[in-house]
Amino acid sequence: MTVVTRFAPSPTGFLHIGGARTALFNWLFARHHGGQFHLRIEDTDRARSTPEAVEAIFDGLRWLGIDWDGEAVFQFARAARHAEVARQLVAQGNAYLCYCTPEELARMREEARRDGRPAGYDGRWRDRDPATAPAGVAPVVRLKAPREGETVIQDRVQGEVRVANDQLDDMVMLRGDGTPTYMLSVVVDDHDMGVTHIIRGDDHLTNAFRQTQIYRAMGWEVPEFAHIPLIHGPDGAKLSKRHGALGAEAYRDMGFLPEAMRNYLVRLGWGHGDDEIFPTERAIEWFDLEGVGRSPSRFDMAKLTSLNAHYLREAGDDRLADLIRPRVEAALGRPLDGIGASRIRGGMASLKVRARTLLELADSALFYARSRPLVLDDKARRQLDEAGRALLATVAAGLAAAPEWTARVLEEDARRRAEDQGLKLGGIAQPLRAALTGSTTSPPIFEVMELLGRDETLARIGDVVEFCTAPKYNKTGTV
RNA sequence: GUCCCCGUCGUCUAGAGGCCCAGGACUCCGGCUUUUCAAGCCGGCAACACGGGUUCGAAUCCCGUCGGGGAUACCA
Repeated sequence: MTVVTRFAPSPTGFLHIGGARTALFNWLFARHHGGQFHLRIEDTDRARSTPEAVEAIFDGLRWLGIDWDGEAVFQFARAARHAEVARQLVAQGNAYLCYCTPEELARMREEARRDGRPAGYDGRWRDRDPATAPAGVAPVVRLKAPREGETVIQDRVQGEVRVANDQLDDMVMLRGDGTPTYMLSVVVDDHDMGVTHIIRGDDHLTNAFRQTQIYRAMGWEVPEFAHIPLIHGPDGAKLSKRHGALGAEAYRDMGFLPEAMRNYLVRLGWGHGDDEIFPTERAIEWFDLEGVGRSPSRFDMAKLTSLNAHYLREAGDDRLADLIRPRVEAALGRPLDGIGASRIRGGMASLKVRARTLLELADSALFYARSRPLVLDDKARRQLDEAGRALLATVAAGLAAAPEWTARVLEEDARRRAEDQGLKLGGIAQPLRAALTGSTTSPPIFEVMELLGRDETLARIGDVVEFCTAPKYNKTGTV
């Protein structure tokens, strides 16, 4: 039997983090077994479904690198088939027409709750003659659910879960206007699409009982269920907009890499021994339902960030340069010229180990492309007091005469000069860093100088020392 | 209210009766390294919700309590 899974989001918002993980698990499971993974858009709620949300789901999935087999199925388009099944159920005597009004139903619920009974419809139209139907009420179709015994599901994650049938009322399958409800649509679609494993959030666990009843009534084989625990916010409560209930694109915009997101998500609620960091190929190889935990997990930005830092270090320099380019240009307020671009590309290896997100990376790369004169931050300004500027003035004179403009030679000269002046290397490096980058933290400063080139380096130093007294030269004429 | 699920360091988790006075990762705190900041390496703090059982022996099994979550729609 080939495995068929599906991800079935309703397009009422973006692809949030919980949905993304559910999609990932389904995808991983299907790929692990060499099966199929389908995408189904549950757009039967016409009022809340939007085309924008559909696009957001497609985009989010694509960004994460989760591809689906075949075309996405739109559930609403299949409404006629769903209704057909409902009619068949009525014809078979497994379903019936119910003429209750919303008010009547509300009263029933209220009474049931007051009496401590399982809330719900009491089945009053189960065996009633439709001829006694009130005029002007469009009937709904309800499943004639078993009233005795219990419904049991074998869940691959939750184990065996059972519920007494008297807890379950006769669910509505077709609304008064003839449109199918979610409960009917999922079952029909999952059956028609040949879905063998339903992996979804455990908020659907109780739905599984009702859905099982429909499968049985139709005489269809019940698929395997795997209800995975939900993801909660850092406070343990349901994920809200404030924490992780953001769309996948929000994480992309925060500067996270899709591979980091995937690695983070797969480890949230699933584990493979002590393994923490592994590529998607390995996840496909290792993923199974047995490794899925039963308790809800919390979304932790810090861990995601640390994973992202790891993947940033592993990412190719060209790719990273491309990814941050739009952000760099936005900060610059102009297109990046060839010189700036090549400096950033050349400095990427040193830049990326210092950043945790693409935002930080873009930020830290900016000084390479900034126009002169640089704006200095407060700490940099403090480095460039009178003594600092005087020192730079003499250093600049030496740099102007440096025999070779490479990081190695530049550093050797600086070390020699520091020794001559009884300074530590930092005594020279820090003022240089301040003048050259506008900040007191940066990649190794001699690498920065090499990338900037002699002219730009001297010009940036000149910008900060220009009001200084004439430089004194040392005996060698080098720094 | 009723039903269902869950409960190991702050967080993600390993652990499927003795290998656990509980291991890894993130965070945090030290140290080494060091031109800054990172990275890297070394080290540290920190948990079996609670109470009863079962057993020679329980984080692991059973019951209860408490806590958290979910479901109770002509939403999905």
